[in-house]
Amino acid sequence: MKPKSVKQPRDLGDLIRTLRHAKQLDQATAAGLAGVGTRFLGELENGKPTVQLGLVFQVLHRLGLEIWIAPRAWRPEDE
Amino acid sequence: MKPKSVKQPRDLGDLIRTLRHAKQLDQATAAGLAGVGTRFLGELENGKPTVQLGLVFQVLHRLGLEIWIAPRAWRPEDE
DNA sequence: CGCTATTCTTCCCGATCGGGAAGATTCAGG
DNA sequence: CCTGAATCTTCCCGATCGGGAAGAATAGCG
Repeated sequence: MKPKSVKQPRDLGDLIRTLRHAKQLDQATAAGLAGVGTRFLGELENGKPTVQLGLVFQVLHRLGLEIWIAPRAWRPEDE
Repeated sequence: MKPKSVKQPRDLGDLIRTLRHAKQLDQATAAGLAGVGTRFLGELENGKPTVQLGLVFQVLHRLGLEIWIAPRAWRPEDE
């Protein structure tokens, strides 16, 4: 998987769901692995904007993902 | 500014505060620009894990930053 | 078309968010 | 010391979060 820019909660949710499917996990299993409730994971995947930041970090981390912050114009090819 | 990996809310807060200082803005002004309350911005900068994701996206966007998600092993030089 | 797996919705409920404003605290100068 | 700027804390309070579980609604597949 290559780095992907996420501009809103919805983009992040799509990305997480896609990766979860790639790993062939259902929400209940993935939520268990990530240490969050199934309802939370579903809401996150659906782009709910009010989910808590800390839990989002937790989910991403356990899915093997990392967050990078870059100037808006930046692209992976730039460096 | 070069891309930076953030592994937890605290890292994100530090990054935002550093950038705000670089722009010579105080919290009240920056919060106004970002469209959030001053208390929220302070909490975000201090790494509060329960802040809402949507507001975080909003702040980053208005500060000219963008979020990228990448596999944990990935480095900017990789691509 | 029918069945099962997966996801979404709803409930209960304690706990907390976030805006806004005022008061407290910190810290660098003069 | 005293002052002023910047940040943090506290308060009020309506609104909502998130866990867990059960039932409803979909989706996918033969």
